[in-house]
Amino acid sequence: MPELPEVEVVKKSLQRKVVNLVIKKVQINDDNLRYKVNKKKIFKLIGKKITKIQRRSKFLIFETNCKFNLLVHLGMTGKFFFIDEKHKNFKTSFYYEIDRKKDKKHDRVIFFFQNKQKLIYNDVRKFGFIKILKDNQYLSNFHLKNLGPEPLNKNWNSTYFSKYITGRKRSIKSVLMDQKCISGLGNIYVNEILFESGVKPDRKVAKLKKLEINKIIVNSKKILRNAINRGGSSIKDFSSDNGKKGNFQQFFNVYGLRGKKCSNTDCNMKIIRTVIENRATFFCKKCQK
DNA sequence: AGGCATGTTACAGG
DNA sequence: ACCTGTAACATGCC
Repeated sequence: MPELPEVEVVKKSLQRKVVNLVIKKVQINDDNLRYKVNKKKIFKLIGKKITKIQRRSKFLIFETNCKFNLLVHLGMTGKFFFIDEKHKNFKTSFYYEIDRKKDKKHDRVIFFFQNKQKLIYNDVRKFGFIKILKDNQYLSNFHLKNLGPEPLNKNWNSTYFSKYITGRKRSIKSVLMDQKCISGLGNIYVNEILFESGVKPDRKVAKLKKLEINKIIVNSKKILRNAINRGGSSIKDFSSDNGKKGNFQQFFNVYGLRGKKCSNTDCNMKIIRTVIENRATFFCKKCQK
């Protein structure tokens, strides 16, 4: 899926496009997402205005001017397309036509606004979901309440992290992937962060040195910020804004690069691919200890 | 044909 | 009750 940077880019895009629009109609083409879409509840949004888009970890929250909010997770392949018929000749619609020809059939839920504007939730693999939350369920919702700190916040720091890992026996990779420890990282960025930090993905957290912990913290912030500034990474499925692509994937050092030469100057090792906890894991044998 | 894919979580076993 | 790792979900691409 989109990891934190991609979801952040989507959030910014949605904020520009759909805030202050009033929902006129909701069309559900396929309610069989990760969780069944509750039609009755979602129809309560008709006539309501979207007031704000928030992001927590990889979740998006659409706030409205009523007591119901929308909680969205993009899963692996969830995408939004904003269509504005009135401006069909503009660039956004151009991307729309090209990008969407082949996967219109994966449009799952469509929100209609005034003036023929619409927001489409498209999801090939249907691991994503759309749910209605009542105001007061906001923080108590089980998806959100156990999430660890946001990587870009100051509560993601070495004091917190050192404390979290004491007594744990897992590898650093699986801990960074664990949303209870830190929320928003996924397989791509964890691979990249560990390369940048010179730490082998299978290292046990109990054996990490203070310096390594610091590097992991600092590099996670640096890499996520860079990725956001580049519009996210567009491998296969991610596009933020009507098919618009980010380009951070050009800067990957290890992810997906099995067999390629390590990007560190004067290292001639080839990037290795292994599997940790069922996920593809890439690293340099020499540069990561 | 078979392996692979950006995520989450239910579940089993320790 | 806590910690950990595995499998499953649905679909398409190489």
